[in-house]
Amino acid sequence: MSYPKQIDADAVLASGLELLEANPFPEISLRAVAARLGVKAPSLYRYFPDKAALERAILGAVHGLLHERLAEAAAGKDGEEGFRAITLAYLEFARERSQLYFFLTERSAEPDTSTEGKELWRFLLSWVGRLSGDADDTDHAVAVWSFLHGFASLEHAGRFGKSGPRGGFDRGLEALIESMRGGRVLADGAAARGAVTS
Amino acid sequence: MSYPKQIDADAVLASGLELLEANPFPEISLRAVAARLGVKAPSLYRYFPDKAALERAILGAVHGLLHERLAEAAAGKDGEEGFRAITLAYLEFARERSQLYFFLTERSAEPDTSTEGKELWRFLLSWVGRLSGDADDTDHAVAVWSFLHGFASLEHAGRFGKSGPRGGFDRGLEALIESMRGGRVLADGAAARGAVTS
DNA sequence: GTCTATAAATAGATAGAC
DNA sequence: GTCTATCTATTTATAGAC
Repeated sequence: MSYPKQIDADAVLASGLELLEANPFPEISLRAVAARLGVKAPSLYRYFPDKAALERAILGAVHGLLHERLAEAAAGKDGEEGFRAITLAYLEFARERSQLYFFLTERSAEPDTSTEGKELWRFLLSWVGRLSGDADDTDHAVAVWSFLHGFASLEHAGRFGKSGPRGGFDRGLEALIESMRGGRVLADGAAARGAVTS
Repeated sequence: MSYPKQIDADAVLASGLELLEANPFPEISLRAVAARLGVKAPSLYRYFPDKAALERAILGAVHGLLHERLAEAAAGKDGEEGFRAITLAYLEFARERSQLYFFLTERSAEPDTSTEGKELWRFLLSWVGRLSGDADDTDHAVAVWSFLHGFASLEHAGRFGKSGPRGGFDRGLEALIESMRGGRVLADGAAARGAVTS
């Protein structure tokens, strides 16, 4: 009786992602990942040294999936139209693949050093730059990201109550877009940046 | 040998909160809660029917602590000054008592039906109303809450990278305040007033 | 390369003694 | 009211057979 090769690292990673989506909580167990592949848990150690390593791989993969989704949504669109499409796609991703999405922030044992994460950040930064006119507008990118993630997170946790968020998403988005566009009009000077403090 | 009463429901709840704060993850175990009280795990079942019931109680208690903190921060202040103080206090609470805070969204098995949670929502709504002039401005309240929670959550997860969030918090806050003040009086110097994240 | 068997730890929950 | 003892279930991880 022999034991032919049945899996590889990619298959393990894919199985981990599937398991994550199928579960109500952003957690995986090696036993369940293995079972999904038709093998036993110890076999996984051939491909990932421990559970944390698999989780890191999942973290990077989810960043990649989200990035892909956002890029598709913005394809062929101009500045503001593309930006709005991105925010909508972000929210949709967090809703439709919530277990995957919230693994990014809720189960990350480490602060994420994946290249996919960095690429996603640069992607967001570039689209913010198209509206604000500042190619490295970290402040607005952080503000937008915080708003998007916060809304998705509170909605997912059922914190908006029975009446729901109503127009809260649009409200916040418009406020941020207006702030970004305002920066462009006043751009060139330090006007928009620290008018009163200077 | 007798077994005199050593604990009550309040003590169990308090122990749960302490354990939460002492732990790196928003989780508790009944064994650990009991150990902290100097009793054994089965004793807890006299006061809470199961673990989920204790978690619900903790959820309400954390809402109460956060509300208390925000109310203190706003005490004696007027509309905009009070609102800014509240946002700062919210962020500080999430930072200083992060295990408690993130239990609210990350570990909640249920969507929160606590009276403390409802009161906190009404509190936020009332302060938003003072700026926007609409006593029931759900949209702006949702937008503000999303932004605050999102920023705190991303920061906690270490997602802002090495360069940090810079002025992202102030940026988003100013954008939202400006939107709330809306058609009303021009926010003279509203931009860049609080160096909150520094 | 995968398997069985097992170690070592943790967890929630219950029965019945005291 | 708290205890000991136990049940059931879960987990990560390793050793060594095949």
